[in-house]
Parts: sequence; structure tokens; C-alpha cells
Amino acid sequence: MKKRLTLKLIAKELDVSISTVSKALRDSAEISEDTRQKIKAFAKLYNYKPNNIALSLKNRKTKTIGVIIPEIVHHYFTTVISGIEQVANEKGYHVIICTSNNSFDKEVINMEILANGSTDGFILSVAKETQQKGDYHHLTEVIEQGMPLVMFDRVIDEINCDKIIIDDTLGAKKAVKHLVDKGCRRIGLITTIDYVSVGKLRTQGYIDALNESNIAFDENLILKVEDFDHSESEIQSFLNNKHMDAVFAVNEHFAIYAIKAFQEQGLKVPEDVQVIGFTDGELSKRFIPSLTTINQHGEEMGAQAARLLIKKLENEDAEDEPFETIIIETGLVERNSTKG
Amino acid sequence: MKKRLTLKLIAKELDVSISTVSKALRDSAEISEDTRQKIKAFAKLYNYKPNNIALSLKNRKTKTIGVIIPEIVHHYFTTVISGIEQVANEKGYHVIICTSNNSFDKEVINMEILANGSTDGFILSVAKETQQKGDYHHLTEVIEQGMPLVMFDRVIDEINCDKIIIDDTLGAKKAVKHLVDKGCRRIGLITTIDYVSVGKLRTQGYIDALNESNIAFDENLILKVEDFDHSESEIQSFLNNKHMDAVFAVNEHFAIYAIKAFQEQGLKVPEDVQVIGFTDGELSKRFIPSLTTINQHGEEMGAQAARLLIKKLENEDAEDEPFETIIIETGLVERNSTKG
DNA sequence: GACCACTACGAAAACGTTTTCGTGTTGACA
DNA sequence: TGTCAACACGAAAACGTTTTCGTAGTGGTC
Repeated sequence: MKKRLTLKLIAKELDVSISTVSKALRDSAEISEDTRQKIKAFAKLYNYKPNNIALSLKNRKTKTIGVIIPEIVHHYFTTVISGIEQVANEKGYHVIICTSNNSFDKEVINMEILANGSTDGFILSVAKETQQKGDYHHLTEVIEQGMPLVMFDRVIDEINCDKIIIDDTLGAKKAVKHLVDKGCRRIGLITTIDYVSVGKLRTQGYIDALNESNIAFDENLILKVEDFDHSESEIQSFLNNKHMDAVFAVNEHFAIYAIKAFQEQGLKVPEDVQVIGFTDGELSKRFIPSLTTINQHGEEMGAQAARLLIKKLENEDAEDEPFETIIIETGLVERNSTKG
Repeated sequence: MKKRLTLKLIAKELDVSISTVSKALRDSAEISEDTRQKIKAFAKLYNYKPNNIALSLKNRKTKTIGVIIPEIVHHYFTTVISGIEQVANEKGYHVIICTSNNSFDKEVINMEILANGSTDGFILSVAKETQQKGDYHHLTEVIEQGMPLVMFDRVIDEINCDKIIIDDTLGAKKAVKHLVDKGCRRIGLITTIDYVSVGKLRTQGYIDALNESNIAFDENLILKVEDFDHSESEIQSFLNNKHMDAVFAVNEHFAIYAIKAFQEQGLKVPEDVQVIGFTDGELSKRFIPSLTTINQHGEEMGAQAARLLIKKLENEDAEDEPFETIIIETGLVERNSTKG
């Protein structure tokens, strides 16, 4: 096992001081051309690489971004990470990813650990449990310590920081209006219970679209799924005998369960009933029929989040600049679960 | 912006030396009960947390595992990460994830950066490009530096390190035998070109199963997909007029394209033709018909990889212990693309 | 010869820890 | 009174860098 080369070792080997070595490698004019060349040659030959940890300690910068997300086994979040990574790497940062598993405690612990020097700033999408609890002390703490924080997707209004969101309401409205345009009038909604902010917002978009289209709002056409694990059966029984001509679901799972349920009732999608989902994942693309859906542009969100964070990290003055909230536009992806 | 509390600040505030503070916080018997309590109370009050970077430098340990994978937007890899994270966190490690995007260069760069002190060891699945190139200098280098390396999934035989694999050959054999058991004789194979090791191994399993079942091997029933992006049309034309009674596909995408193609030919799955895939992703679960497939137990692989790595990291003697190769058993998940 | 300005380098502090070793102060004991 | 151990603490080195400042040596100028 080869020992890693350090400045000290080079110095000893070449019989100069540590400072000389350091300066030579950084091309300081203080060092004569001769010694500089000698040192650089030696360093190159033995493949010297500065130790990141020592640099971090010295510079009080880790060049690392901490990302905390609710789950990793989740297509949308991975696209966001992908966007973060690309921008981060371009700018010489690397990325530590932690998952909260939607647990408040794990979110807090992860943030605390990363905040103890491992990370210069955070990109975060909060856990469901955190939203329910309404306890945000871990967020305010890192902000008070001067660590920049960018929230995305599931953001918290009360917290003062940069945010990247999609306009869930507008996206949902877009979806429902599309259904209206295709001639639908009895449009069902399959959503989540209200404390999940996106569920709430998308529900609002549904309502807005109906209002603007002068379609009466009918409580009976709305299902708020209680338990994700049993959503399939909940949806199946909800869809019975409602005589809808369309359904808008707030995620792709609900959408395909809806399609499945309709097909079991002998209805054809999109001929008899049309379906739109939210989130453009693997499932939406490959399912048969493939799903018309709202694309959240996760990669773009990640990229913007990283850009915003790095801007705050690198620009000293940026500290006093007001916080931004960037809204990423949603896109409507037309596929085969709606009429062409 | 509050300054972070350090030992030095506490020392100054309480008018003792830095060493006293350090010892008191670590409950050293050297320090009198009185001062100890005083210091601990102060530290707690102002929420002192030791700086991880300083600790890393001092201990020459980062308590961090570097994970390098080809892609992050990929269900299987995320399950592996999930397993790694769970075990790592349990044992007080955190995880840095980098993606190579299947690029050799990016893989090399990522490893070099992480090896410069950011990480104690690596868990790696190599990029496709690396497999093609056959250039493994970055791997041998980190190993020579004494950093433990655990490879998973796509491993490289020539490299001497711990490995976690599934028995691709056996898994594939299992799948094909299942088809044989269901009465199939003309079984097609949809695989990748040979330099992707898993494609090769799974192809071997297919051949083994046929041999053992005394079914003649027919070159015409094998498709090696050249271009993933056009796999759908490749598969569609391949499947034309081959009169198969079953297909084994080496991943879930190929499997559903096969189903799609059959359905377009007016064949019913599983009644007329049965299909088995590999990798149990979202798609396999939700597709209609849901896919019978081989489960790779990604989470388990990740967990084992993390355990193996941490064992090497924590056990000084383990350094000389021989390298292990752990084979994770594949499981057959029966769903609706084969006959019940 | 006195003064000055360069040049080329080294010493040391700093980042925040831990740990080894040294030392001043007690009190006990002969 | 002198010796010694125990106690409680501090100084300093170390991890690997960067950077500020100090300085020995050289050569030129008057």
C-alpha cells in the first residue's frame, strides 16, 4: 500500500521547505524557475494530488452540496438529482445525497450531520412527516448559521429561502383544461389527502379549470386517497358507476390504476374515457396506452436549484440579495390516454 | 449569521485551555467533575457540534463511502443505493453518490476526486464504456492506495477486490426453465450485444437452460439489440413470423416491447405466447399484463456491499483477508405474462 | 563602504480537532 | 521538612494545506 504523497514528503525529498513546494505547485512568482520546474516534475512523476479534506479545513469550504430528498427510489427525484449533479460537477462541486425516507427525524439528523462541516449548502425537498408536523427548526438553524438552502418541489412557505417549484396549480389546470378541450364534462379527480401540499395545489388547479370552463364542481367526482398502499382498490371502487368521461390523477400511479379500473369495467381508454396523469415517469411512457401527462421537468429543476445555490455560495454579496422563487413551467405531454 | 462554536471559543469563554475542553466533552477522567460539568453545560447550551472536516483530517477517516454508478435515473440502481444508505447510516457513515453517465472519463475523474481524501472507500458499478475500453487503471490505483473497493452488478474479473453479483447465468436459466416448465419449446431471446457483461451471462443462462432441457439451440431466435434507442423497432421486426411460444428478455424494456409487438400481431400474452423479463422495476409491476420477471434484489446487494466495505474499513486485519465475492440469489417473480 | 532593492526562500500561523507529555499544586506520609 | 503520588490542567504536536511575513544573500548605486 503506497502512502499518499503530501507537500511535506515532497519537501523532505527535494530538500526544500513545505511553503516552497506549495508555492511552486501554484506557480508563484516567488519561486525561481529552476526550483519550480524541479518540484512540478517531481509532483507529476509521483502523481501528487492535494488532499481535499485539508483544503476544506483551510478554506472553510467543502465544495460539496448536500441534497436531502424524501426517497431515492423514485423517478422524479432521480431526474432532479441528475440535473443537480450536472451543474454541480460543471462548477467543481460534488454532491452528497441523503434520503429522509419521509421521516422527520431522519431529515433532521441528516441535516445536522451534513451541516457540521461536510457541506457548504443544501438542496432539499422536505419529508411528508415534516410537512405534517410543521416543525422546521432544523431548517431555520442551518439558515441562521449562514448556510444557503434551496428548497424544491415540496417547499415550505414560512421558510425564507430560495425555492424552485413548479406551478402545480397551473399544471393541474392545464391538464383539466385539456380534457375540457377534448370535450369532457364529467371529469373526476384522484388526489391525495390535503396535507401533502402538491395534492392540495393540484386539486386547486382542477377546481380552477372547472370554474373557468363553467363546469359545476361535484364533490362526488373527487377521491382523496388515504392510503397509498391500498390506492388500487380505493380507486377501483371509487370509479364504479360514476359515469365520468375523464379523470385527472395527481400522479402516474393513480392514473394507471384508473385506466386499469376502467378497462375492467369494459370501458376503453381513450375512446370511452380519457385519463391524464401528473409526473412523466417510466410508467407513463411505456404503459399501454401510454399516458398523457404533465411533465415537471425534474432535471431542469435540479439544474436551477444547483445554479441558485452555487450563486449564493460563490458570490459574497449575494448573501444580502433577496431570496428568489423560480417557477418551472410544466409541460403537457400528449400520448395515448387522451384523444389525439 | 451566528458563527459556529469551536473548542477554541469555548475555551476562551470559560477561561480554560482547548485541551481541557476537548477532554471534558469526551468525559476524560483527567478533568475534575466540576469543570467537566461546567464545560458540558456550556457546550450543550450553545449547541456545540464538532467539525467533521477537522475530525476527518485528524483521524484520516472521513466516515464517508463513495458510490459511483452509471446512471441515477434507473430503478435498479436506486434500489441498490437505498440498501447502501441504510446500512451505511446505521454504522455512522454517509454516502457520496456520483454518476459516470456511462462515460469512462467521468468515472475516472469522479474516482480521482473522491479519492483525494473525500472518501474512505468505494462501491462501484462500472460504466459501459469502461467495460468496452478495458482500461482499469483508476481501479488499480485506488486499490494500491489502500482504499477498499467493492464492485457490484457490472464487475470486472481481472480486478482483485470484493464483489457483489447476482448469478446472471443462473437467473436467466431459471427464467428459461420456467418457460420450459410451462410447456414452451420455441423460446426467443432478446439480449444486448456481448460486451455488456450481463447480456453475455444471461445469454449463457438461456443456452444452458435449453441444453439441459434438450431443446435445440436456434440462432434465429436470438436478437442482440444494437441500439437501445431503437430497440422497439428492432424487436418488432425481429419478432415477426418467428412463431415463438415464449420470449425471455434480458431487461424489462425489451420484455414490454416484445409484449407490445405480439399484441400488435394479434397474439395474446400469456395465452398465445409467454414473456419473462429481468429486473423487477416499476414497469414490470404495473404493466398490463404485469411481468413475470427475475428479481435482482438490488437493496440486498447494496446492503451487502456496504457491509463488506465497512468491514474492510473498520477491521485493520481485514486488509489481508482474501477478497470475497458474494452472490445474491435471484428470485422468480410470477405475474401475468406467463401462465399461472 | 553605506544604503537600497531585489530575489528566492523558510518559519510560522491558521483552519478545528485529539492526544501525549509535561508540570504546578495538593495532601499524605515518614 | 523532605519526598512522592495523585490530581487537574496546559502546551504542543499532529493531520495537510495556504499565506503572510521575515530574512539571507546578491548586486547595484552614490
